[in-house]
Formats: sequence, structure tokens, C-alpha cells
Amino acid sequence: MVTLAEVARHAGVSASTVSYVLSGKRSISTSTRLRVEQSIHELGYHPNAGARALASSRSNIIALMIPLRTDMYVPVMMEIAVAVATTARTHGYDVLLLTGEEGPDAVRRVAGSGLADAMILMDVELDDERLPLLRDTAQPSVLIGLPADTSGLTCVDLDFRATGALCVEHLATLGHRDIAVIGEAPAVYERHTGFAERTLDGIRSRARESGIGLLHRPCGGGYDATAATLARILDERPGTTGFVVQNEQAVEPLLALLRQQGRAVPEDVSVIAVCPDQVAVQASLRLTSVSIPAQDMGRQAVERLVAKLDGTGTDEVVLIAPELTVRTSTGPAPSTAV
Amino acid sequence: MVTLAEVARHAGVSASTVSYVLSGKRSISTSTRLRVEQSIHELGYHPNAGARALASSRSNIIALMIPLRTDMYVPVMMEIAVAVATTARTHGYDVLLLTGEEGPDAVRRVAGSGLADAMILMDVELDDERLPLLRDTAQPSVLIGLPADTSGLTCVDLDFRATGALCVEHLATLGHRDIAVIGEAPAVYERHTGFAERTLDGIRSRARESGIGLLHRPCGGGYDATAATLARILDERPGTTGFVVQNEQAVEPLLALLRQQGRAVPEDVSVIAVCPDQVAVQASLRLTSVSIPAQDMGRQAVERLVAKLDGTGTDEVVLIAPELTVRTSTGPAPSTAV
DNA sequence: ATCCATCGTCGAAGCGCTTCACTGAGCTGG
DNA sequence: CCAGCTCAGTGAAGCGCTTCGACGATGGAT
Repeated sequence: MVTLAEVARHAGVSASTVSYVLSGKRSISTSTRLRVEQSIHELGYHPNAGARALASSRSNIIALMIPLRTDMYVPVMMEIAVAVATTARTHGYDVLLLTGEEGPDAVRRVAGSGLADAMILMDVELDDERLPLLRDTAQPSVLIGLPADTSGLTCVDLDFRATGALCVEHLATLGHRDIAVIGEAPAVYERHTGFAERTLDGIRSRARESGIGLLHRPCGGGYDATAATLARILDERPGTTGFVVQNEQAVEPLLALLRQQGRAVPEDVSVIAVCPDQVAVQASLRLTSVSIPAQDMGRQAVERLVAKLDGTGTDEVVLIAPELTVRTSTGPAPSTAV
Repeated sequence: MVTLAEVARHAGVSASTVSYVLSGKRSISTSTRLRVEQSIHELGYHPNAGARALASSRSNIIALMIPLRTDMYVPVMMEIAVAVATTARTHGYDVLLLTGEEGPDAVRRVAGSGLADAMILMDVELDDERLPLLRDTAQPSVLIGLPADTSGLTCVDLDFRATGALCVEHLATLGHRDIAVIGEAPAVYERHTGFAERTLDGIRSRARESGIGLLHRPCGGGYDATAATLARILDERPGTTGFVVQNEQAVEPLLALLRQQGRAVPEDVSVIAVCPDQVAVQASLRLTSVSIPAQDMGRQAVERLVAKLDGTGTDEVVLIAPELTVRTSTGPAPSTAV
């Protein structure tokens, strides 16, 4: 393993000079800088991460904690994770992957050992048990998702309240008067996942304002669960003409079921989904949807975090505005005459 | 930040003693051990990762490289990643997440900087550009997936050849004489992804042995692509009664299409999929499938790697035997009389 | 009683880097 | 013409840990 000292010797300078060339924290004459860079290249030198971390008390690692609870739609998580990793790299950071197994202890361990300089937490619950720890720690952190109490925290998330409202608004504008929400799995609501509750909130208040009839039913993923949910909804409110789906696993089953029942989309019923664009365009029908900007969330989280690490950047809540893309699954409500 | 020295002072022993208590590399009397452990607990001591890495030249970090090429089925990758992370933790390792962005340079950087002690590579191509680097490096590594030349490498993968054969065998036993393979996206084959080619290999040779007619068509994910692929297949070989699907994104569309065309599954046609169990049971029909043991692959990869790091463990190729679960999507071939 | 292992503990060296304090050399300006 | 800069470079301290060799104290074998 090539060391800094060897590079220094090879270039005929002192170790500190090499270090300064690397970090750029002091001005170095062009000639020596080139010489040092040349030596680094020739010897194939890579600074030792451990030594660096020890001396600078900066590991240049960001911990990413993905609890991966059941019933979460995995591709979104993954997309965020990848966005976090690649954005982090552009800022000179690597990403440490933490899963839920360890629970809050992981926070303590990582903060205590200096393994990571900062952390990003995904899949935050409204009253997450990791939050008190986070507030106590000096370690900068960013949440992806919104807890109930955001004081002293930096959070990045899609504005799910506005998302819910946007969906209802779109359907209302098209003349729908009775809509149903096919939601996430019951477990998601039971554990008070922020995004699910906030979406519902947005939907409810907008529906109330517009005087629209609303039914919300959680729905486990898959065909059978969706079939049961749909049956229940149509049983309770046969007049339902609009569906808001916030559950990627229910999208395709729902479309298949409606088709089977002879209900044409969008002529008879409209369907609007809250899902990644990819799901919306790959479905058997190009779905009108509010997309989940996974990439953007990952990127923003890292950028806030890096800002904090650099001293700029304060605690704040970043809500990404939802964007509705109209595709072919929504249309005017059928006239009641039919 | 509490240091080892403070713990030592608190416990009234020397620093080295504390270190030995932590590592267990020398025998320590029960009384002092307890005293030290007590101090560690009271002070809330966590060993500094950087210092440890520097002194021991072991970071206790495993790098996990996920290129995440297009058209890969993400949930499987994620499941593997999570299995890797949790298994690694049980062995005292953390996981560093590397994406494809950096390409082969990431291997060089991580190996050179001592950031990680070892690496796991996912989504390996038959002739992967990272392999030469890997062979050169002293760094232990394990591949998830099989390249063309496995000499000097440790690999873990599902036995996709056997998987392909198993699928054909199952259909053959049921009397099907003409089968079609709905494969991964064209791009997957173009870049010579090992698992896709090996599955096809297994399917082909088994079909040849059994004198079964075979048609293979790559298929982009989603409804439209699947529709096109299916139409082509039925056009070329109207007598096809069995489908092997190796593309999670085509499963549900295929079922929907068959239904629409009035072809009953499994009475008229049989469908067998190579996919995670979750996909097989959540589909609109409980699918006969060969499951992709993502968890197992992740776990085994880590265990081989840890064995290598411990000095035990040699280069070898671990092929996990495929398991076929018969569900309701396959049945006897319809008699030709019909 | 004596010798040699073994056990439990300590001190110190050093892992490879960053960073602070310092030193000349070369300028500028009064 | 020199005080007072800035600029480039050096040396050394030390980050917190592991680990090696040393050492006194036991204790079993001789």
C-alpha cells in the first residue's frame, strides 16, 4: 500500500505539502503541485480512509437508514437510495447502508463511533422512536418523510397533503361527485406512516370543501386483496365514479378488475394514482398520476445534509410540490342519466 | 467523545487492557473484565472506527456494488442488498453502498483506500469489466451472479441452467409440446447478463432432449411490450400451450392478455414463471414458479466473504438449487383434439 | 527449593494522515 | 531601505486505537 510519505519522497517534498496538495487548503506553487500530482499518479496512491478519518475526524461517509418495514413499495425506496448514493458521491461522500434490524441502536452506534459524519433516515413514522436520539446527537441528519413534530429537524418529502388535494381537485373538476380512495396496506396506517396519513388528510379536506362524497379503504397489495377492497367499496357506494389509488401493488389489479366488470376507464370510472411515473406508464392503461419524485427526494436530502456539514444550511422542512400528469385514465364523470 | 484512554482511567487499568477486553485477543481476569465493561457502559464508550481501521488495517466494512443497470427487476436487488446488510451485521461488518455511476473506478478507490475490507458485486455480466481488477486486487470478493470465466473468483448464484431445465421439464411432464419463453428485456441479453443466458441455455437443452418446440422472445416490461411479444409468439406458433416467463414485469400483463383473449389458464395454456415468490402469489392467479432466493443469495455471499476474510474459505462457485413450486397456473396440455 | 510455563497486565511504538506553528524568500509601500 | 506582508514549504505533534514485547506473579513439575 502506497502511503503519503512515499509520495512525498518520490516528489521530493514533505508529507504536509502532499497533504495540502490533496486538500487544497493552502496555496501550492503550480510546479510542485504538478510534481506531486505526477507522483501520486505514478505510484497509484490512494489516501487511507481510516487514517484520514482519524486525523480529521471526518469519515466522509453518510449513513442511510432504510428500515424497510413491511408493505412499503420497494422500488421507490431503492430509487431514493440510489439517488442518495450518487448525489453523495458528487460531494465526495460514500454511503453506508443501515437496515432496520438494529433499530435505534444503529443511530447510537454510528454516531458514537464516528463511522459516519451524518445520517439520512428514510421511512419515518409520525412518532418515530429514532427522533429523540437524533435531536440529542450532534450528528447532522435529514429525514426523508415527515414526522409529527419537526422541530429541530430537517426533513425532505413530497407534499403529500397537496398531493391528496390535487387528486381530488382533478376529479372534482371532471365532475366526479363520489370518489373512493384505495390506500396502502392497513399496517401502513396502523404504524402512522406520515405520508399515508397526510395524503388522506389532503384528500379529506379537499373533498369536504368541494362537497364530494368520500370513502377510504386501506388495501393490501395483490389481486385478491384489491378485489375484496373494490367489492366492498362498490357495495357501500355503488355510485362511485372516481378512484384515487395510493398503492402501487393495487394499480394493475384494479384495472384488471374494472375491465372484467365491464366498467370502462375513463368512460365509466376515472382512476388517478399516486405512484412513480414508471408504474403509471407501464400499466395496462396510461394512468393519470401524481408522481413520486424519488430521485429528487434523495438528491435534496443529500444536498441539505452536505450544506449542514459545511456549516451553511439550517433546519427546515422541504416540501416538494406535487405534479399531476394527465394521461388516459381520467375523464369527465358519466352523466347521472346513465 | 469518550476515548479508550478515558475508559482505562475510569476502570483503573491501562489502555491496552481495555483494548484486549474489547477484542478478546488475550485472556483477562474476570474481575478486571467486568470492571472495564462497567466503565464502558457507564461512559457510553464507542470505539472510534477510524482509529480502529488505522491501527488494525481492518475497516469492518464490506462494499456492496449494485450497478443497477436498466431493466433489472429492482425488488430482487433490494432484497439481496438487505440480506447482505443484515447478514453482514451479524458478523460485525457494515455495508457500504456503491452504485454503478463510478464503474470500475469504484473498485480501485475502495480497494486502494482501505475503505472496505472486501466487496460483493451484484449484477455481474458474463464478461464484466470489473473482473480483471478484482483478480489483481488482494481484496477478497464475492460475486452474486456468474461471469463466463470464474477462475480465481468466488460466485454465488441461483443455478439458472437447472432453473430453465426445471421449467421445461415441468411443462413436458404435463404433456406440453410447444412452449414459448417470454424473456427479459432485449437489453439484458445484449449486455450478456449471465443469468438470462444461462436460463435460456437450460431451457434450450432440456427442450431439445425432450423434443419440444421452443420459441424465445425477449420482452420489455409493461403491458404494451408484453402484448406485442405475445402477439408475435402466437402468430409464429399458434400451437403454443406453455409459457415460461422470466420477466417480472411481463407476468401480470401476460395473464391479463390471455384472459382477454379467452385463453384459460391452466386449461388452455400453462404459465410458469421464474420470479420471487411474492410476485407469484400476488399475481391475479397463483403462479407455478421457480423462486429467486434473493435472501439466500445475499446471506451466502456474505458468509463466503467472511470466511475468506477469516482465512478459511476458498474460491468456489456456489450454485443454489432451484425449487419449483406448483401452484394453479400450470396443468395438463389440452388434448390436440380440441 | 528451583526452574520454566502460563497468565494477566502494562508501556510504548506506530498505523497514515491532518494541521498548527514556524521559517525564509520575495514583495510592497512609506 | 527596511518594516511588514503574503506565499510556499517544512517539521512535528497527535488523532484513538492495536499489538508486540516485557514483566511480575503464580503454580506445577522436577
